[in-house]
Amino acid sequence: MKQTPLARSVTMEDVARDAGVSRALVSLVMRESPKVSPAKRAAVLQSAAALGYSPNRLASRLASHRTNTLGVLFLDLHNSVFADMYDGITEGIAGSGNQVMVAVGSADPGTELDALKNFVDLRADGVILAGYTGSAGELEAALRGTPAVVITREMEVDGVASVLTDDFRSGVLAVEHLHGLGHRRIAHVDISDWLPYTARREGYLHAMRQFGLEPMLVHSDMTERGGRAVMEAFLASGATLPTAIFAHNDLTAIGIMEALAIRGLAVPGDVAVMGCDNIEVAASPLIGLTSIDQHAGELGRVAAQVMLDRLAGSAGPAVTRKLEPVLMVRRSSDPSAV
Amino acid sequence: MKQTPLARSVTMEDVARDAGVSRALVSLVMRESPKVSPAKRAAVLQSAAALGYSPNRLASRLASHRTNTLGVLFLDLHNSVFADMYDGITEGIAGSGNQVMVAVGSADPGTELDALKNFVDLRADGVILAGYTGSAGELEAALRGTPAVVITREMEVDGVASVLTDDFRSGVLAVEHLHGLGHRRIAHVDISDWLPYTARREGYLHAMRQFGLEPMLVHSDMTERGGRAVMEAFLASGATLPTAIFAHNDLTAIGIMEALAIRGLAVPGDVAVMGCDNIEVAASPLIGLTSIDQHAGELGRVAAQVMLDRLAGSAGPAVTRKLEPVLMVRRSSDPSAV
DNA sequence: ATGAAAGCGCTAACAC
DNA sequence: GTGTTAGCGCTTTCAT
Repeated sequence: MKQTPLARSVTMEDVARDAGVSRALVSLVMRESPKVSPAKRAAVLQSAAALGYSPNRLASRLASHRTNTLGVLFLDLHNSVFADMYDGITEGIAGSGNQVMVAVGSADPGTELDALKNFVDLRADGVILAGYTGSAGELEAALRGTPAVVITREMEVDGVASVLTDDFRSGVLAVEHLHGLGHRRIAHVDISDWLPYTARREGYLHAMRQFGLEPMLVHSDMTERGGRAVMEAFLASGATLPTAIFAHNDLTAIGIMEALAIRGLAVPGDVAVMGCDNIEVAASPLIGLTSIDQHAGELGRVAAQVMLDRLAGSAGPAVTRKLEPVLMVRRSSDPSAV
Repeated sequence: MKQTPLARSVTMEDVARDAGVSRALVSLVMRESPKVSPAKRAAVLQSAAALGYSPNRLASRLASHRTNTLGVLFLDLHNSVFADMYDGITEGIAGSGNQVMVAVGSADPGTELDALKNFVDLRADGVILAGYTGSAGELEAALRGTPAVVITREMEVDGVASVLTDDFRSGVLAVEHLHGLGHRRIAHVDISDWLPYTARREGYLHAMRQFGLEPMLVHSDMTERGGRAVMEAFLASGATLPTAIFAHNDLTAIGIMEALAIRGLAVPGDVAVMGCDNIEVAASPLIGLTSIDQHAGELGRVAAQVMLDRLAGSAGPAVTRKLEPVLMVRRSSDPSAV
């Protein structure tokens, strides 16, 4: 019974013949068209089931010129902030008749662009990029006119909308919070220079300047492991510790807390720590990490909405939606916090 | 210059005309065929770039009858064990010329099957299911012969391979560990009855029986929130606490630890806790959760390998690869652990 | 090495 | 309602 793999599959033609109708009619039935007689519909469905027919969506998409599919590209599956965004996106497109296909960029310049091009080559109706790290030029070239919305970053590209939380403001909020707690030696662990996400750092620098404080910057890579490594190196260096550290994101902050914990240093007693994103684990009573809520779920929802509006033509050019970050105070900076 | 969206895109025909060659030749150039003269190749590439040509992969896949694409379905993006599997899968297919397209099932019976059918309808060469929760029958029907490998579960379906860690053994390991630590009142927080993942529970029950201990079972839903809710409810009930709890997975275990922490109960002092999966955060010094390593990355790698072998035809029927779980002792069960 | 012709499996008018 | 006729944009023999 077992056919050799890739044996010619059952086509609409086969179903049509079996049901004694035309191919077009089968097509209508498959697309649940209302203008098909119940009798014929039943016959077609019956034949399709009997023959084990599986519609070839490559063919239907090619012929119909639309895919009803949104490509969604994530930077990193290990950061749950993207899981939150995913949830928001699916909520946002629910009931729109669209579906998503997701890919992961992995912060690798090549992988990211390949995935993006793949979406375009597969003719996704639109693309949502959650954490794009490439350049505006590459993005524009890869898109070739495909509508796109970038989450967490402001892009000055034609036809590309941006949905993000005010990162500069987040940096300011962080410093204001720590300064208000009495800290003066406030360090910032940010990310590699080549990455385009610099606004949090800018905000930090701006606020430090405002307060007349000396900035302390260290680079890391947005991961837990990276944050931990950076803090371990710092501790090993014997340099004077800051009294507070603001990390680029929660993962990094957690890594920092780990390094401190291993060294037997108290948080916030010896060093206060805070992150940014407000991922699920930051709120855990076991961690209690002060953070800045980026509203990841909402970002996803809004991004989806912006995309749908754009596809419906009811949107002008290059929208930018910016949400207000919200400080979430927890034990890692303030012992009196819940 | 800007065309209206969805304007007829540049086709191979256009490029061919512009370059003064045949469509077939352009096709060869696009597929990097060696048998094209350098001159013509340059001309084609030049025209393609000038016209902003973007190959339509729907068409090429339709015509060539292969997609070189593996569909990967994940149960839950919030559980980082799937991120680990994803990494393993990409490692596994690296260099094979294949790519992945991912979808998320969300433990919803419908969503999961839709995503799966979509892979099939899009003619993925194969499908990898990480955390499939549906029935064998539905799986077989949806696949329609598409090769598949299921991770974390043993499936008795024709043409479907299984790659998993011995869950029964994991359950036994957990009980043995806790029993060895002197615990006798050992509870197990497992998952909903309708879910197909019962082997860990079976292992737990078996081992409890072996030791002549009374099993204590509570259902939850595999999430942190769920574990926390269940534990809070239990605490509120005033029932006598077990001295140790083995949770179905790490997320659940962490939720349990949170509920205990909020209640001011010490882990493992008042209650020892352990999970299963050994996700990244379990190993964090901030959490120190005893767990059972499922080798998620390895599972992904092996699954990819099995899939590739299958596609290359070098594999027999229905392989099952089962890995040995490994106990990772940490503070949540043993204070003397690192 | 290159071109011509015949599909791939479906949808989209347009007739009837 | 249902069938007919053209494609969609590409890959594939098969010539040359």
